[in-house]
Amino acid sequence: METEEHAIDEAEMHAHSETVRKVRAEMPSDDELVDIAEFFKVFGDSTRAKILAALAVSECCVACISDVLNMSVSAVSHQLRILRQSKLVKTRRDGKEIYYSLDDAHIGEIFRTALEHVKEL
Amino acid sequence: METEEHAIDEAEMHAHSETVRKVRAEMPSDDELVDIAEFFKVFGDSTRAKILAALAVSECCVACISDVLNMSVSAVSHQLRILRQSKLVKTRRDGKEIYYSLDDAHIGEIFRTALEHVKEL
DNA sequence: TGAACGATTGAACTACCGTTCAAATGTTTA
DNA sequence: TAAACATTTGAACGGTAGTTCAATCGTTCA
Repeated sequence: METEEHAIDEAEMHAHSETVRKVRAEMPSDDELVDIAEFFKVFGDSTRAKILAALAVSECCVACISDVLNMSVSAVSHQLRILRQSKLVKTRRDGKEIYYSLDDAHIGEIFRTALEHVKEL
Repeated sequence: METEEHAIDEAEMHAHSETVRKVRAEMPSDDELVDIAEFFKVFGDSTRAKILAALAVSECCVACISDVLNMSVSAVSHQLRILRQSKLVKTRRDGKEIYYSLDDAHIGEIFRTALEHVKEL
């Protein structure tokens, strides 16, 4: 020990770094957490949330969705692309129209939990 | 009926608007969906997701969190403010340090579901 | 085949969001 | 009280994300 400057409480010092070690060891990996954040990001936009909620009621073509949301077909289509890439919706073509529907079992469950949470406020 | 231009199939026309009506009636309200999106937006950032995951293991002070994440104290503090405002974390002061911990029963459940989902990919 | 329609795409614009940096607040202890 | 420390705050900067607009693709049917 050099001087009084090192008046750091060794016990606390170790308590802190011990916590860091424990948390690092037990929390999910960086990659997993990045993926989780990516997953939630998709729900974290009101346009996409509305689209998913609409499809939870019934499959819809693009024009139908844009009617329900009062948004341009183009804007809706851009968001549908993101939902498609995230494997949250699937498509079925019928003539000129393309029908979208939900494509994941987890979505309903997650949405329900979130709705519960939101209604508690 | 004026001309052949109106060759729209009336049955399909009604089928479409009937779907719109049904979906509008049965899906959650606009406000609820905006709130849901706001809720998910908080999780949809990897820094915040990591903070929540860390706090799920153990309560931590700010310096501890910034150690775990290898990020500046300031950046972490800014994100903690958002988590505080969303009532997802709570604080406890002990001397100079402020300890953060989770403040919501839903978080664990939602996180677990998302982790399951992510691991399926 | 070509006109009409549903849907997708790409570029451009704007607005928002997360980080950094510097300064300020609040708390302990010397 | 002043110095040291933990944390917060505000302004500024850079990057990202959602909408619009115009153009394009794919399908149907006259």
